[in-house]
Amino acid sequence: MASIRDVAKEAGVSLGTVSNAINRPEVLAPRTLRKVQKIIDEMGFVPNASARNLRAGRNRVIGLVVPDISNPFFTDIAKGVNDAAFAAKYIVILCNTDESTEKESQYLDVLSGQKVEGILITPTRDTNRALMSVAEKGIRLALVDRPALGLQACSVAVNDSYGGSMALLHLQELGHRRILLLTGREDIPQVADRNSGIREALEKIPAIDRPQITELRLDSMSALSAYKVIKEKIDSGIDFTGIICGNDLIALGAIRAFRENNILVPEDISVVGYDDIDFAQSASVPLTSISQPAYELGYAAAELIISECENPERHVHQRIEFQPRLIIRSSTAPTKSHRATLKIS
Amino acid sequence: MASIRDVAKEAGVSLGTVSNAINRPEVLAPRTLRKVQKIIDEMGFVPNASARNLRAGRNRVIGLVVPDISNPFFTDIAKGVNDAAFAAKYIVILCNTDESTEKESQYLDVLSGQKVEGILITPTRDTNRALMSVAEKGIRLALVDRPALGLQACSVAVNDSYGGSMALLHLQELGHRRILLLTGREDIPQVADRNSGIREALEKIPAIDRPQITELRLDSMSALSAYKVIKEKIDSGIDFTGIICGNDLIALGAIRAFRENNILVPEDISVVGYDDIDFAQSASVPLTSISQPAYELGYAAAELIISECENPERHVHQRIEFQPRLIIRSSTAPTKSHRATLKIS
DNA sequence: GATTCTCCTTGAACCGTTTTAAGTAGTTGG
DNA sequence: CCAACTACTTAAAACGGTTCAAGGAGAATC
Repeated sequence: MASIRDVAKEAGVSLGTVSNAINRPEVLAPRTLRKVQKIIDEMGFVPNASARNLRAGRNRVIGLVVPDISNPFFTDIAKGVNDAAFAAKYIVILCNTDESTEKESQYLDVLSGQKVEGILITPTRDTNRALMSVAEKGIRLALVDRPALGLQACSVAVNDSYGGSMALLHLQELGHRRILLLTGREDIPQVADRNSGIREALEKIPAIDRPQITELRLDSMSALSAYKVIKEKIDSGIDFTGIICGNDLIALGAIRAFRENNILVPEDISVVGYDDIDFAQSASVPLTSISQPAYELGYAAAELIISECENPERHVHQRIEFQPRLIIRSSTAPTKSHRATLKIS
Repeated sequence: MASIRDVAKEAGVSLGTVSNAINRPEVLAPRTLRKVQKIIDEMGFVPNASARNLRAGRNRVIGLVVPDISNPFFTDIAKGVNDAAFAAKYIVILCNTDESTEKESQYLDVLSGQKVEGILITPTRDTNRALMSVAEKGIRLALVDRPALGLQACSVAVNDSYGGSMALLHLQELGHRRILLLTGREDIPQVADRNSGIREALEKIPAIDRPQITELRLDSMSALSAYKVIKEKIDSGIDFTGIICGNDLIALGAIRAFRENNILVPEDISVVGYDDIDFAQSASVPLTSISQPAYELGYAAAELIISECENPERHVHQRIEFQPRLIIRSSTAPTKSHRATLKIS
């Protein structure tokens, strides 16, 4: 493959001139410039990015580390990141950790070896030694869907605590008094935050109207795993009228289980999802869900880190917080007793 | 940031020794090795990939170019590619083209500038000049979900023509005689292949049992766009009993439209999807669909290109073809008249 | 004690760029 | 005709590694 030297020889100029033709065309005499560019085109010369990066210390590459790219929520984030990067002529290295801290650490090492200019990450746990050490090494970092807990970094997040409370209040207002919380492992930061939002909201409700909460943790936040758990739950007897799910996939799995047992959603049981993935509205029981602007989250995070890369000295770390929104569709409804009450009043 | 020279100085050895500690630990005296490794750990030294690549002429990076990462089918492919790459210590640059040939070309240019070792691509159209020129430059290429039409490249594909015919025959056997084909633009290769598979299958059916096919093209192969089109179709009068959809998203959008108009699936209308995305089984009307092994497709493609990178001289281009499978769930059923016939016989 | 081996370690060249100081024409003014 | 500019172009020094020929220190052999 042709190098800058080959081009220089062919064009009868020095290699510095070829470099100028590529990077600072304005300093060259127009004739020289044309001559060199002609040769470059003829030879199909493309500068070697490794050499360029080595010298320049920059490479216009950012890394994106997410726990589960199969989840449409993260897919949308990835899309936002990609679009923002593309617009700024950056490139994205995608790293999928499968919610494994170990894989996360390995990827972080690889990325720091690649000397990426910045890393966007949705950490699987709040504390990851590898993440700390990356930060210490001075690699620019931005947290996606997480605040930058103690890290010198930008962050783009959604108010999870508020999202949790909205879900709870929605069901509470519909008259639900026994609610199942169907989430993932508590060490997933988002799960913890939503739960604490729910607890805080509970406190504020007068004791007489305060719902009882049962919590159920899934190993994997997938439709299938929710489906299985709900099936069991149905066998052992249902003692709730509403469910708040950790994400929409869980909600959809649960609804499927109910349906197969002729339990009607929302007539018998109300279901609230989380994320408002694209599919939520296309589902046959359109999901009530807490909407998170995933694409915007990714886009904003990428813009932040890119602006930091372009202007390191002027940059100040920022924290962008989006607000979640409650999207009411058909998977939630007043309880039977509540409907009766409404009629009377 | 620490360089190999800093480590060498700190450890009191030459820089060649540090390099050996990293790449060929077996040549070092155990004591020296331990000493150097200790310093490496202490300083958190990570070799600069650019420098390493520059020297080695390799960088263990592959590019993945897909039309729409939001589609779970491609998400699964991406996951397969990522996993295979991770296992082989490669890194993946993700490029999402939004089905735009122009973006595809731009990304291909960027990737060739990055001197990636190989590119995995699901081309949006069959002919793309940029793709040709990448191939001419000698960059290793593998086609995903497409045969390598005329290109010197490996390919991993699913038999689309067979998939199309399976969908048709399934509905035909259930007694459907008026079938709607709800697909994307004909210049999408997969769409064209499935359609031709359907036409071939039609030919083989005795004229008396041969269904009539109506074709409808969507601009975007999304749930929303299918939903809208079906809504219109319902207003203007339905003249079919079964639908074959270009993908599962389309199928789900269509089902939603039917449902809102109290048209029952599968009692009134049977719907066949395509791809068998994860969600198909969790949907409230579990989808009959043509299953494609997306993850395996991606994994196999990545393995092919990586093996070519590792062993360029020994490599021979391969074409791997997976067979699609018909997954029968609840969205298809015999037509009413067919049910009657069955009872009689 | 000199010679030969063996086992490690070192120094230097090199990968393909960018960058900057220095150099060389060609032009203008005196 | 020379000096002083101007306008380009060039040579050489990085950047941070890998690799390999050559060097050096001990141990083993004679």
